[in-house]
Amino acid sequence: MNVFINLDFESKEPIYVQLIHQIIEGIAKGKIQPGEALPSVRSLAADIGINLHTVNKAYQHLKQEGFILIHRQKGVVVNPEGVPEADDAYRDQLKSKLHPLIAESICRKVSEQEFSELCSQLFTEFNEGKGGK
Amino acid sequence: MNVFINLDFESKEPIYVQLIHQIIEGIAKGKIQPGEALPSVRSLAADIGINLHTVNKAYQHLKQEGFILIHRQKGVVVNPEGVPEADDAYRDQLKSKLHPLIAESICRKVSEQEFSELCSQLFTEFNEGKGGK
DNA sequence: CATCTGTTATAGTTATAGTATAACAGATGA
DNA sequence: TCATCTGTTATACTATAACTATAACAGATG
Repeated sequence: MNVFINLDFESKEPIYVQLIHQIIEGIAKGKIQPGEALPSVRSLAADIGINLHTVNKAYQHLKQEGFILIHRQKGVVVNPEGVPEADDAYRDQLKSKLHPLIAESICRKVSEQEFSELCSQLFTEFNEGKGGK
Repeated sequence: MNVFINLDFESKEPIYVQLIHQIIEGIAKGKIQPGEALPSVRSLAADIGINLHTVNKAYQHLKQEGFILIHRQKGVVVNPEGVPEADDAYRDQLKSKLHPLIAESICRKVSEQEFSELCSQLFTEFNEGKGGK
């Protein structure tokens, strides 16, 4: 039941953010199914070799975004209802994150087509995971 | 010659990062042309109401990425040769930035088409700026 | 020679990230 | 009943990043 978490302690990206991303990717690829349990804050922290609070910080964020449910005594579970679908707030947020990426791409003469193909590659990569497992 | 810089001091995004993004966007939209001069670290800092070192940090980063040239006594200029075109390193970096965005989008049932259209909107938005000004 | 440029150095504050313990409260299973 | 698991909360400490505040230096310009 051990988790596919790969952290880069040298990265400038905070550990708890990496954790959030890895878990979201796990859900996106279907490696973790809705309703499935995640390790407790203590066991995951011990497995990875980090502090309990760092894991808790990531879990709290995922909970607030609707990715997981936390039962006080039972533990952590991927939202059985599935992740809340995109709303306008999410789209705005997504847009503001894409904004600087596309600005720089334009400066570097990346065409809209090439950019789109790159996104397509990533989408395919995630969906292959779903079929495979 | 005053610059279209809009900073959000409440944002969790560091000021110098916002500065970097705004200048890159200015170049992407053609508001600042290659060869054109940018304000000195001191004057820009004074205009915005921030410290000289914060501006310098942003300029240094833009210099290292090839967006601007810095002549020790003349000042700062948008790279007359144009911004270095995308290479493999840049594409890898771009991919790793898109990765978590697409993962979350998949979880939230954003289709590849919708995602692609969103990118297309942003591309168009930047290129409109070029025709207009 | 005063004034502009970027650059460098030093120092201080504030906030965030991460760790280290400890304790609490509710549920579970022996 | 009791040890053990769960998440939660509190406190404290270290390290680093972000930002500010001065000050000074070196080279070019008018």
